[in-house]
Amino acid sequence: MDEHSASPFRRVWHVAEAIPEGCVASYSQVAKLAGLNGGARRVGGALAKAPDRSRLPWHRILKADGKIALPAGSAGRREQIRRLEDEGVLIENGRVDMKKFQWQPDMDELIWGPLAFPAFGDDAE
DNA sequence: AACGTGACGAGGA
DNA sequence: ATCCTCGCCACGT
Repeated sequence: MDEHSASPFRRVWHVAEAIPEGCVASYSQVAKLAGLNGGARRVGGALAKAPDRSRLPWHRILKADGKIALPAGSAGRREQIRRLEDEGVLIENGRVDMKKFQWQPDMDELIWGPLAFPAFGDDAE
């Protein structure tokens, strides 16, 4: 049904899909939009368990300070950096300037966007 | 049931 | 800027 009845994981995936290309969001930001207040730590787990990670823009989600959460040297981290650079997000020393790249949905998007009416922007329930 | 853990975050030293 | 401590909360032991 709608995202309120959907599982927390589904809601997280849905929010992730709403992050525009070339933009990033913080774990806490995604958690809040997904209705998981104080659940920033849950977001990572949800992304990792996504059925199709190749199609989910999990790479656009970073720590609040702009740092990449995945551990240095890990394959996932390299993949994330590659994906971000591919869409024009600048990364210096594993850090992204949130001032410039953080996604900030406007009112219209919050009220009328896919987050508000998932059935319109996604495979309708 | 207590305890440790983690793709987090804010605040203080 | 870096490190540490706590708060957070779902999960697995």
